Amino acid sequence: MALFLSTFVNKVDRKGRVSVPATFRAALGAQRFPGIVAFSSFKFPALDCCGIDRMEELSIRHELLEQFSEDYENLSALFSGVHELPFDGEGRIVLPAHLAAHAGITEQAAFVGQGSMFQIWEPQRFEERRAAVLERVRRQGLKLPPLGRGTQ
Amino acid sequence: MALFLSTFVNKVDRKGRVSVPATFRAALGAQRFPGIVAFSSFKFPALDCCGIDRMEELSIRHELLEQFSEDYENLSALFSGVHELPFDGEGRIVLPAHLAAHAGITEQAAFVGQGSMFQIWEPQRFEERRAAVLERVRRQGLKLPPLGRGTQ
DNA sequence: TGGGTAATCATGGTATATCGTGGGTTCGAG
DNA sequence: CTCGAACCCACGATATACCATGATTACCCA
Repeated sequence: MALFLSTFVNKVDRKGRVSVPATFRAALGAQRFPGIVAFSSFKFPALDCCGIDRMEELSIRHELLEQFSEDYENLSALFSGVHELPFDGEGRIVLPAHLAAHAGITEQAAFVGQGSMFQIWEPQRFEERRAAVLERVRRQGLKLPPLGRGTQ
Repeated sequence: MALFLSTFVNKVDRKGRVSVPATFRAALGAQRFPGIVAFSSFKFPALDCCGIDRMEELSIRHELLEQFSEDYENLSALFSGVHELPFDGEGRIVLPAHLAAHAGITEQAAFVGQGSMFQIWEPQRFEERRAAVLERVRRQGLKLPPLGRGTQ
């Protein structure tokens, strides 16, 4: 199981290429598709990312849903917005202009571990977001579901 | 396992030809019939598409249904509306006039990944549809009943 | 423990191949 | 004989593969 931790800021070159942190590449392991899968976050100015494995799993679940249901269509919309970003020989990806725009990324990209997935942010925006969340945690504390009966 | 992701807009030339995105062709792999299978969507002004494999699988399931039942007849109706669209040497298909009309396609065609299948839309119409679904997702959140992917 | 060495990783540039697109031509059907 | 559809060939743009370099890190040995 892939586990993405920590945050790494890398440079985006003039061709839109950016190195995926080596530890993230290692976490992805050897999958059918050598690269990452990315889509605009519905909630943040950021990109949600994972390996193709997760998409295949999602596709299977998708087919189990009732056709024409809202959940089914929502997931269909997700598939249509997903981008497959292959690694080049050096472990870099090319950020499509549309995705970079959604995240406001120009010079640098922050790779943010999120456990089973990771996100890509514009570093400055992420820092602000992070500070805000930390503040909330300080006020409210951190609640965790008990172990043993998954979070599903 | 075929997995169709992302959205690609290609041009329809004056002969009615349009390139199927290379990644989709790759996802189809080498099947008995080199091309795609398309039929008018029941719900949208779009075309539902897949490889011949899926139709064969559907046919098997068709046989398992009780003959003369409504479900059986519904599926029969689907088969009768299916078009086999072979690739030319460059990976293009010719959109039959009737199908193009149903989707309102003239100049351009949007190939929309839907996981195990894909759709073909008139780009402008798809954009509107996409915006509507996205809005709904933002309001309601994305529920994946069986899987539950995090906080999104 | 400290220095030296080797490996890994991020980054930059160039060359090549792929892909989408357009047009011509031949074959077959009516 | 005529029309339409499928096949073949050509081309430009773009994205991908390949190669090179500097810097940092990890490792090893003294």
